[in-house]
Amino acid sequence: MPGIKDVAARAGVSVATVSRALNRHPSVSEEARARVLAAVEELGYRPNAVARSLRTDQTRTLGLVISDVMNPYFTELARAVEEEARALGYSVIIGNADERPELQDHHIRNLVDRRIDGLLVSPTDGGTPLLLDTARAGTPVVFVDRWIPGADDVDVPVVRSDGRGAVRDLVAHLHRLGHRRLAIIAGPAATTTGSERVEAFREALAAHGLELPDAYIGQGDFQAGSGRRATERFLDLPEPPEAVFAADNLMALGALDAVRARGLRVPDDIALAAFDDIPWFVHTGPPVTAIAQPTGELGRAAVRALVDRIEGRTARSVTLPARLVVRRSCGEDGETHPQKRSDP
Amino acid sequence: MPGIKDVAARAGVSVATVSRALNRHPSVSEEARARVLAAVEELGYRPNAVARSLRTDQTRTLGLVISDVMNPYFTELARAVEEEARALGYSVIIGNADERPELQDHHIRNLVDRRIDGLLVSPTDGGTPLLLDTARAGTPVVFVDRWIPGADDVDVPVVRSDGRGAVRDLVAHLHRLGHRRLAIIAGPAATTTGSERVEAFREALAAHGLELPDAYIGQGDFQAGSGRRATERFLDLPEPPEAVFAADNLMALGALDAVRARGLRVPDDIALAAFDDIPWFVHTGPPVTAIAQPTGELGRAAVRALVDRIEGRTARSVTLPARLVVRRSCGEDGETHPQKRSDP
DNA sequence: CTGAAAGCGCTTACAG
DNA sequence: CTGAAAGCGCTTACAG
Repeated sequence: MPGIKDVAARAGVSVATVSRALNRHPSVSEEARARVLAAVEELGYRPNAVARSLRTDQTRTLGLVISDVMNPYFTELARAVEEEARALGYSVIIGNADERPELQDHHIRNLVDRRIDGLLVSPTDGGTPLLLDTARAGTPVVFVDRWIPGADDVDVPVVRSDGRGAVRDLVAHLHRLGHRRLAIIAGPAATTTGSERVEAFREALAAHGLELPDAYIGQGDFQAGSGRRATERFLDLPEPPEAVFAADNLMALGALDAVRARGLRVPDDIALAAFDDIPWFVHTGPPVTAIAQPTGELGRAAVRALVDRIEGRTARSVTLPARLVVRRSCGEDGETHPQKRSDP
Repeated sequence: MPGIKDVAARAGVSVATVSRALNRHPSVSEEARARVLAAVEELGYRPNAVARSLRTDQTRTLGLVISDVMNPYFTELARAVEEEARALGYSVIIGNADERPELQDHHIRNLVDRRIDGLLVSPTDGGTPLLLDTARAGTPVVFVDRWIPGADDVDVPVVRSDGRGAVRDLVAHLHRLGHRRLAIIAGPAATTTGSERVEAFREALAAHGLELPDAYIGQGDFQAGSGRRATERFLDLPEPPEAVFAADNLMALGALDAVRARGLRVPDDIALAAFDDIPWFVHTGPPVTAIAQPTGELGRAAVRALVDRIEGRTARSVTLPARLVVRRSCGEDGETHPQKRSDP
């Protein structure tokens, strides 16, 4: 692979001039520039980004650590992040923490070793001090979706969505359909999204004079298996809930499994709703009512905030509203125009 | 951030000794090693991977360029790739080509500029010479899933699955259920997976004395929209097919949409099967019969082949068989034990 | 406008 | 076993 010296030799100039010509430095004569460009073309020269990074102390690379790539919500987030980063001239390296704190740490360490310019993190449950230490040590960090409460002393903006309003809409929807015994499958209490969604749900219930008994709070971990188990426990209750709200899409899928495995039907035997809307919810039997986050916008806003921090501007936290998307999994609602039921 | 010089100073040794101690070079005294390790610990020193890469001419990074991250098949592939790479001491940077040749080129160029040690590619339709040029220029390249036919002159192993047997099983399954007019929604003819699947289907039909008329070959692009359009065209035919086989999971989803939009039902009105099995197919209404690739194994084998090439060993192409997973979207088959139909 | 030179933070022959 | 020194491929003050 040709280096800058080869180009310089071929163009008959110094490496300094080659570098300047390639970096659009103003003080390069038209002639020199032309000869450099020609030499670059002939040799098929490509600047070595590693060398440049070492010299300039910037890699134009962002790290993104998410808790589960296989979760369509995070996949979409990752995609939006990469697109916006690319538009701003950055690449992104994705680390999949798989909801495991050690793996999250592994990725953070790896990313920092590679001297990424900034870090986007959706922290897992039970994280270690490493993440905050990294932020404290000066690496620009932005939280997306989830965040760590103790982060007030370090400047880490949070880009997330507020589901409070949508949860209220959901509970109103369920209430209108006649459901009174409402349960939730929560995420890990240690994650912000885990605890927040339960609180929003509880408050929304209270507005209708409804309670959220402990037996109606299933403890999940954002994975399908936990949704299934929590639902089985609900169904075993002497008085099972009439509706189940899963705090993420995978647990909703697990719930669907559990209901089916008992030969029961959604929504006839039990209503189901999920936090996080994903394309597949249109195709499940029945289509699932969900709270949709503005995922793409979240990813883009997070990148913009991070790049602001990296490039020395001040970055603010961003909260975007989520919204309820009514489908058929809670029953037919007079408010909507349900599509024809086409499943057998 | 402390550098190697800081560690050397603190440990009272030269930077050479620090480097050796950290890289487990045998000729370092126990005492020196201990002092270095202590200094590293105290300072929280982390070697700069950028500097190391420049010096050693290896980044211990793999590039993975896939055609569509949002496709669960590729998401799973990417996940397996990252896991195996991590196990072998490599990181991976993912580039999402989004089925667009220019974007694929952008990523390849970016990855090469960053001096990744090797490249894993599932090439898009209508690629440019860049990819093969890159391989020719010496960057280790391995194709996964799809490949470029003209690659015989360059040493690019192909890791893929062979769906021929599974397609035969599928056609036998459809035939047994009484379906005779069978159609396919093909991928882009320019992709290997696009053309291969049609050929396998045609051959399997021939074995049952069945034809594959042109009107029963829908032209898709591996995206949901094209599956919907192709299916609409099938349904508009004077004699619509009794079964539709979509060459990937997204087009199958589009087909499902099209069927539902007409108020028809799967499998009663038309049978549906897909290439690529994904977790969601269990939850669609009805669950979709699919050909499952050993996706994880494919990703891991591809990484092993690439790392073999990188580390100077010879790498061979790998072909793994796919298999048919019967669910309910083609009708009930006496051979299987269909689960209770739990949808309304 | 241009070039010689220093330096980014490491690794590694070379000499001792 | 250890250190001084060269060098990876760039960028960028500095001097002209």
